[in-house]
Amino acid sequence: MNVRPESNTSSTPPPHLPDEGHTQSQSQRARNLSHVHPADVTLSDALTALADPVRRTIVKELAGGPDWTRACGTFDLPVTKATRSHHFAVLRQAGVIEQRDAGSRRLNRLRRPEFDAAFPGLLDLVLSERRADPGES
Amino acid sequence: MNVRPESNTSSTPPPHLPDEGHTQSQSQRARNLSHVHPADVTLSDALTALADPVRRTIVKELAGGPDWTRACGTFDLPVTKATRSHHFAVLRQAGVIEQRDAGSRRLNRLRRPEFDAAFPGLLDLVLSERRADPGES
DNA sequence: TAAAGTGTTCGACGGAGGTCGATCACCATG
DNA sequence: CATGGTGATCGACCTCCGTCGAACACTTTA
Repeated sequence: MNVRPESNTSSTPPPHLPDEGHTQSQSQRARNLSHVHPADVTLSDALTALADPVRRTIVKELAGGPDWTRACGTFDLPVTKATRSHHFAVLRQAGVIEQRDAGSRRLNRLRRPEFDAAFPGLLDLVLSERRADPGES
Repeated sequence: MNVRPESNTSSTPPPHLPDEGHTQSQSQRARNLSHVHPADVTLSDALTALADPVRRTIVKELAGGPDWTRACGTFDLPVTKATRSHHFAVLRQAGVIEQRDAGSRRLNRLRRPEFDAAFPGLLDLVLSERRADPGES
C-alpha cells in the first residue's frame, strides 16, 4: 500500500467522487489531502491498516470523543511526528478516517458509518480491544 | 509473530489447555503440532494472519468444504510447498485453523465457532471477500 | 516581519516477514 | 527394505514498512 500522493496509477478509476463540488475557500494544504472512500478499499488494505498497534490506538482514541475535535498532535503515541503523519496517511487511504484542516491544525474524524457498511464488525473489533498493551507484537 | 515451535517463551502461560488428555496412539509428527486457541490470540496476530492474501485463500477454500477433508497439498496456491507450510503454521498459531495428521497427510479444519467467539465477524468478513483477486496488494 | 506551532515530505536505516531451493523426517506402498 | 509422497525445517534472499532526523510548507500570533 503506497501512500504517496502520486501513486494514483490504478487501472480502474475510483467510482466514489470526493463530493467537493463546493469551490469554497480551501486552504493550500488541503489540496494535497486525498481521501479514499471505505467502499473503494480492499479487505487487504483494511486489515493491513488496522493490523498496526499504533494505528489502532489512533482509532480507539478517535472513537473516544466527538468528530472533528482531535488534531493529529493531540494523540498519545510512542512515535515521532514523522511516523505519526505516516500512520494518519495510511488510515486515511484505507478509508478509516477523514481529515480536515482547521487553521494550522488538521482535525480528524472516524468514518464510522461508511466503514461499518464496507467492513461490518471490523471497527467494533478494534474498539473492543483493551487499551494500551505496550508489549504486544 | 514467531512461528518456530521453541518460541514458547511467553511470560504468562496460556490458560487454554490443548485437551489432549488421551494418551492415544499419536503419530510422531503430531508431537510438533502446537495449537493456539483463538481466545489466547491477540487482535494484532489475528489481523496480521488474515491480512495476507494467500492465507485468506486458504481460509476461503477451507470454508468451502467439510472439516478434515482437505490436506495442505490440495490447495490451489501460487507458492511453493515451503511457503505453503509457513502460511499454515501462521494460521494455526493465530487460532484460525486446526490440523490433524492422517497418515502421511495433514488434514485441516477451520476453527469457525471458536474463532467467531473470539473475533466476531472477522471470519465472515474474509469469507465474504470475492475469490481470487490476483492483482491485489 | 519575525517567531512559534502544526503537519508533511524526504532520504536513510533496520527489522520483520514472504519467498525460494535444498534437505530432512515421517508415512504408505511396492 | 526401497521408493515415492507429503509436509516441515533450514538458510538465504529480497521486498516491504515502521521508524527517525532533517528540512520544508503553511498558519497563527507576537
